Amino acid sequence: MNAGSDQDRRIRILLAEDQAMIREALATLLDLEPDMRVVGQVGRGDQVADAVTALGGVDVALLDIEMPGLDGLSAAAELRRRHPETKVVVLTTFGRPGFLRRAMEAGAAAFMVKDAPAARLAEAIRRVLAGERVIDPDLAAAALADGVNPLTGRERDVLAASADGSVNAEIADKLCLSEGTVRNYLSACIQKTGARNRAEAVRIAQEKGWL
Amino acid sequence: MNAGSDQDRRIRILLAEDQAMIREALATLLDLEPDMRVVGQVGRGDQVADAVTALGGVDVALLDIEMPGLDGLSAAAELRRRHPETKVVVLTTFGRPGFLRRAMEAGAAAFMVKDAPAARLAEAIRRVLAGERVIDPDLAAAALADGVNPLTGRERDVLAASADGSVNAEIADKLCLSEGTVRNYLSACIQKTGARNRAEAVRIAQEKGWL
DNA sequence: AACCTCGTATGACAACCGTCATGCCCACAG
DNA sequence: CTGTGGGCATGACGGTTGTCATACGAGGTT
Repeated sequence: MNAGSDQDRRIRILLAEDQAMIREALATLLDLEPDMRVVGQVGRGDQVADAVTALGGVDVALLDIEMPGLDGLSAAAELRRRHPETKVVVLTTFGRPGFLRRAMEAGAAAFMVKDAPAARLAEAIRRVLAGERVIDPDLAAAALADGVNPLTGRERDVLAASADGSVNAEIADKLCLSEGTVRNYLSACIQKTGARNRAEAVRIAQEKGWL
Repeated sequence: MNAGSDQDRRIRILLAEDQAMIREALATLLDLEPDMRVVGQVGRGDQVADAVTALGGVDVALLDIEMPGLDGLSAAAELRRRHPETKVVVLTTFGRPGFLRRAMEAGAAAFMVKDAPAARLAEAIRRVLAGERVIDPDLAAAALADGVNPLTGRERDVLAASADGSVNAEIADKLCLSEGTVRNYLSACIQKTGARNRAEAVRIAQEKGWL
């Protein structure tokens, strides 16, 4: 198993992805590259930074966004604090402009979507190690075109709390607000997203990665 | 590429999955098994049956549920009609009881969730070829416990049409119904799901795989 | 100091939504 | 041939939601 022994010069990779089958398949794929080696795998975002510490550092952390415990973007931010030398590649199912923006803010060096060809993944890892940043041009354009998240912090809170179908009274309760205030915030969210009701506002905000 | 030549006895597999990176990674994984060979890959549900025809038949079709064009469950049903000898393995991100139920109705021989260990996939394929059915026991129990979909066909239509945040008038328009009828159906959906409004009804129905 | 944005709140009004009773037609099972 | 269940419709009622005007304090900018 430890073929390269103490002189192994391959790129050391930590893989974080919650779906075991996908995680193992990606690990197999990367291990087939002659210059790469997956030295650790985790299935939760909150295990990322600890795993890097336990491994004595890695060259690249490949992080899925959709993970239990801590999402990949927050995990990237934590990693940046605790292991600033580690390069972060964010991998996601959904190419949402807001996700790209947040990934960049969290210090990610690359942003990949899962429907890109597999060969691009290894390529991105090599380019990141060479100091480049790797971002899908279409996605970058979309992120710029969409502009910044127009929702204020509190508006996001209220909209997110409404996403599961809670009624005003419950949202007010959860966030310790008056019911009228909840209505005001939701009204603002609806106008800013251009929606016609809270449900559509939730959908639009999620599509753009604003929640 | 054609290592086994005309005497190849390996299991011939068609892989249908929309995310190219995942699809290629799974293909790599399965091709590493000495007795398996991925002979075709497609990224859309509506290409499944045609691909099997073009390949002159396959032993196993591995179908993701979440696909553009035609979802994996409908693709499985089409495959059953056009190539009844092909074994179908359904693979999905979401282990929803309703999905399992529909997969079985569509004639699937196995139902796998993507967070199972990768080794189980190859194992499932071999067992399916041996004539077994392979289903996660937890999921089977959940499917039985949940009972059948209580929504009538039209109730499903209306609830599905409301999922994107459309208002009653739009739903009525889309389905050529009166606005009052839309309200009646949605009211029924809300009661049958035990929800407090349409948004929650949509969430619950989706969780159970009723849409 | 004047101004802006954000968070919070209230009250009023109109529009929309959820419920219920009731009716009709059609198909299918008993 | 008489229930029973699904599909469709109307009307009425009360509750929820969306909008708007207005207000106040805290924090930051000009």
